[in-house]
Amino acid sequence: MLDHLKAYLQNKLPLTDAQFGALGRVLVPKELKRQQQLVRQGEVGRYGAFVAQGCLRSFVVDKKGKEHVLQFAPENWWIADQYGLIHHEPALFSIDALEDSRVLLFGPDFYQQLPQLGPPFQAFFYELQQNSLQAMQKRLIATLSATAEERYLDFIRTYPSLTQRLPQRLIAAYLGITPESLSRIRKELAGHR
Amino acid sequence: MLDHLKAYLQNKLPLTDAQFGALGRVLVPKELKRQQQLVRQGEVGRYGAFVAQGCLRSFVVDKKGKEHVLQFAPENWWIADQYGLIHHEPALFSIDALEDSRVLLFGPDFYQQLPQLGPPFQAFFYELQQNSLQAMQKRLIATLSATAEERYLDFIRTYPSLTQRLPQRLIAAYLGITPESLSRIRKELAGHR
DNA sequence: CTTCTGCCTTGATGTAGGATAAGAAATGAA
DNA sequence: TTCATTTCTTATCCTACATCAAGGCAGAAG
Repeated sequence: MLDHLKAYLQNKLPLTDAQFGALGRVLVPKELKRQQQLVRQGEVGRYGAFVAQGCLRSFVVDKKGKEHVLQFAPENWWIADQYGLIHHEPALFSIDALEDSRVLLFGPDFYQQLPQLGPPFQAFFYELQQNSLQAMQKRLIATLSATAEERYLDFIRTYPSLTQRLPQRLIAAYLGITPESLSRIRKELAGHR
Repeated sequence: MLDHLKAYLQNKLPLTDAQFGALGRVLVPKELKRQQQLVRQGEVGRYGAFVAQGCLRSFVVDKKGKEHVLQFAPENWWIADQYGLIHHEPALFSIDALEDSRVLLFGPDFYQQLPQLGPPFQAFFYELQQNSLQAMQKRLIATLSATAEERYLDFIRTYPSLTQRLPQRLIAAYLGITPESLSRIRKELAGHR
């Protein structure tokens, strides 16, 4: 699992064996069964994860019991409630596995170690976070200004592989609509071709 | 204007005079008139800003011509299209002044300088970004799961001073509803007391 | 003072997507 | 295979909010 991470990082930044070893020492490999929960909304979460295989998601359950997906994390994605993790505060959302998965876990200490792993690594994480922020901004804009159909088309374009891989109810929960609505949209789109 | 920044940073992190001097050298003081635009959506933006006085906002205009506010930045807030700035890509959103304001501008080079300003300063910016991300996440969740009224009440609770200070049409553009709807919500709430 | 020009309000009507219900199809377990 | 469970679809009705249209009111400019 660590070699998976190594392969992933190889293209992105140059790490010496020593540095990679240090990184390996703060990451804990773990296998997750489908449905298994890693972080529970409202509880103080202890882990974030790098996904080597499978797929996780972060999501919230609102007062009406509806699920809303914040992020999907297939292979080579990082997923965590960073804020809660670092500040030891109750997690804003839950994280669970959508498929049997193999992940590398990290705890709050991970962020303390970051500086010791060298400036390039730090910059890499800064950038990761920046990308998350931009993605969130784009999504908020889309949610505020586009129709459900437009957002769905956008999702397909942006994550074609996930479109195949995930059940529609999860995509609906990501788009912020009901499965019924998504079904109607798909029917409508199918008719137009 | 720099002394304003100094006062603001004082509580947050210990900076030597030398470090602060270096920081001062990458920041350009600027006065903005109300309505003046700092970054234009779609163009490659050259600046972000620390607001010493007044209030800015970031916003997008969608295809139907509707404005959506992403962020308000009153005194002591930072505002920028970080991603576009660093990557020299067209800005996702515009930034303009809602009141006559005094700001400290920074360019893409600012992020290059960060490491030289020392680890605590770097950590400070990492945290700023983290807070932005969390705020965005919360807002996305709210937009997906709460009614307009709930979001308005939340806004009042979170930003009481802005509620006074900003015209309602801007708050509506932030909440993702029309000014008409906000007016109706306020009427409804007023009736209940 | 008067005339503009934004901003806010109110009312009438429209609509995207929700809620509910029920059946079909797929998946999985025994 | 058969039975059960979950997922997807379709139809009907409903609601939160948008759109359109008009009028009121306050501050700015003449």
